[in-house]
Amino acid sequence: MEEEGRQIVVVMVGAPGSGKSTFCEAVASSGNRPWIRICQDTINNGKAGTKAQCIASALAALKEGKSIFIDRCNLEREQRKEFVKIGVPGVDVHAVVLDLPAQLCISRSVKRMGHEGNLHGGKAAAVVNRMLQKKELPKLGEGFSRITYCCKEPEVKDALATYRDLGPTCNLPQGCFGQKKEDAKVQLGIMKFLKKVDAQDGSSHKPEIKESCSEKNAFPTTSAYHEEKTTEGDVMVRSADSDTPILAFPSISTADFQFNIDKASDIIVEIVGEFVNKLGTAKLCLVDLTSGSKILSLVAAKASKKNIDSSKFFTFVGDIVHLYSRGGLRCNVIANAANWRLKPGGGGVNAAIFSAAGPDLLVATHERAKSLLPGNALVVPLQSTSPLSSREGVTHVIHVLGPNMNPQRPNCLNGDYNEGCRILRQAYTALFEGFLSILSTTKPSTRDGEMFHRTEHGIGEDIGNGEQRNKRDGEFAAASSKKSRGHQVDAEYGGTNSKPRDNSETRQKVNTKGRGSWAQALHQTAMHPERHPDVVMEVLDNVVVIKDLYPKAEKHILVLARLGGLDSLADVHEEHLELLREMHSTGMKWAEKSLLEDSSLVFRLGYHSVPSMRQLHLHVISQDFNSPHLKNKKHWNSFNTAFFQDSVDVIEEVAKNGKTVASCINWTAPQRKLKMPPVFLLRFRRTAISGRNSLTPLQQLYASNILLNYHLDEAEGVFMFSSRSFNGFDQLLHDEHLPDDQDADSFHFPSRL
DNA sequence: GTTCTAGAAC
DNA sequence: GTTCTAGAAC
Repeated sequence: MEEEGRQIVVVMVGAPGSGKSTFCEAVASSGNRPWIRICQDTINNGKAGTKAQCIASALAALKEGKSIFIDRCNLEREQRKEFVKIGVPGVDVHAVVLDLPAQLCISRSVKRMGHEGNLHGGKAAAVVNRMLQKKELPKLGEGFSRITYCCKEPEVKDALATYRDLGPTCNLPQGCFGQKKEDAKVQLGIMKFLKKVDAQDGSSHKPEIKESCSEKNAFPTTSAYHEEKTTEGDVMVRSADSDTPILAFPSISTADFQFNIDKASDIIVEIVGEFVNKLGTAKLCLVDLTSGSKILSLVAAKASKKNIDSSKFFTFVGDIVHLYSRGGLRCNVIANAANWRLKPGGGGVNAAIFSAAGPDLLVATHERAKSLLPGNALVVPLQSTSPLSSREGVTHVIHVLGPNMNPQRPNCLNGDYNEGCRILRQAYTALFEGFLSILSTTKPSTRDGEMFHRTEHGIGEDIGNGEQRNKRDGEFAAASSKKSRGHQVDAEYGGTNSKPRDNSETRQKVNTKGRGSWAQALHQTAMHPERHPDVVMEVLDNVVVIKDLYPKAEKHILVLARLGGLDSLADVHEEHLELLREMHSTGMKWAEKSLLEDSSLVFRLGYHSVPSMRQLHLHVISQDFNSPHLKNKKHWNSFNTAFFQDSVDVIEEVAKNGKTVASCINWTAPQRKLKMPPVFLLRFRRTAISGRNSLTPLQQLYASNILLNYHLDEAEGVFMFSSRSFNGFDQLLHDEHLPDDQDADSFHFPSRL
């Protein structure tokens, strides 16, 4: 035991709303030690002050023998640096990290209107979002003697108790406590959107680059598709990843079924050789998870020797269920090394694909077949709501069953490689034929496989969901648009105040506002959720939760109001307040559910000012915007300008004014926002910038009218800008175009917006 | 909401 | 030649 307890400086780390102040106050009020809470938001006579004031105040308190809480966000290492320096011999510097999933939910933090930091509504959402994207969790190496990570509520309680109970003569053990989570992601989705997948910051998910054998054989084995061709990589990805149908397939039977790898590689190359000229613009890609994969190098070598066109067939190191999201390779079709029962499980590719595709794949598979014989393949279209579809762009899974050489598994061939090879050939043939059949059904007008462009969406919607879609279209067409035309004239739907729950067939048909049947889809789902089991996630009395059919981010769901006559915010009045609150809390519940799976997500809940589809719906959307469906300026702006109205703001507004602004302003005003230059936020690596001349390229961009407006955020390393055109900013993503923050103060462009 | 197309703009 | 936009169709 030491002679007496040392003073402590506790640097709190957490986003606004994470509970830092509550934590500090609870400990300080215990009185077990003389604590003082230093809060930058209030240090200046109750108003926000500076970091310097905090430090001065901390030093003074230390002299008085007090222990200190530094109550500010401190999310970045740079921001913490000076507080760590306060530590002198006899003073410990600790960090307490409040990293709770629920706190990452922006709408919760902005709900607290009385917060000292004066964060407000949608602006707060942007600030919190920005902060979290820059989050760097503290490490002992920064100079902390103790770090406590709290990812869950009980952990916060424990940490609180630890500090509260700490008497003046006690010390806490040094080291890291609690579980540390990954640092926040950069805006990967934006990078991908701008086709700069490699701009991500060293993601641990990214597979290693496999080069050894491919270089030798001049045959491409890649892990990130854009790296295949270096000089004109951008162009390659652009045309290849969205327009070219690619079948990604694992090596069949060589893993679990223990088929001889040398023989298997011969067969792969042989059958690929037979099909490679029938592919048109499509491509085949052999995928394996491990970079040291023997099968990949064997196949690559043999394919090269056989002069198989390497632009038509290549190998790829990566996870077959994350080819696009982690490797930048978009494959619209993937093959599954299935089991004969066509069921999930068994580990390996089969388990991974069923798990990644979601339960619908099993249903869709078993609708078509209950089992599969060795040497056969089964094409199964994926629902566009499947994560494999929305995240990876996969439209079809082809199940294949190869021969079994593993005595541990049923129906083993007992080393009969004559039969084994025959079945394996048959399996690959069936697989590639299945792929060709998908290609040929994509565009019924073309049979020769020459022009299968636009498959990214074409297959998914036109073929993949053919049945569903026809069913649904028919339904909508019959239920609303066709009949409604007859009724429209005399219906006189005036969009007046609330109407009773509208379940009558006639009313629904009337309320079309002249839009096509597609615009009725949400309304139909809200009124008859039981007819749409493929998208409906939850049905309550007043709201229905559904998946967004074209998610614009990793997580994107809609909470629909079930009340009739409520098409958009324009129809919302005071009597709908309770409904708005229920929609909000339901959305929050689902956001929190997602946060349990991936706590690095950040959510916003809000409404579009002028929605395209009828029926009031709340978007619950994660802020990564990582989705193949986010394609243009309108998509971006609809979630990143004032066109998107935060749910909390809407509720507040309706409570105050009895209606929303949207209900009284000219509807073109919000729509104009969709056409605004998109505003982006970028992190950049400070080390990549050199010298004062680094601004010149920016000035050039400005002069050439590409750059409209930009500024550096108060925190270092963040750059906000807007562009005249959506794609013009590719150029900016190169580090050398971004300014060093030291130069930024003296550098201001006039705003043109 | 999405896709496709033509024509304008670069 | 490519990119962007608006409009039509669904």
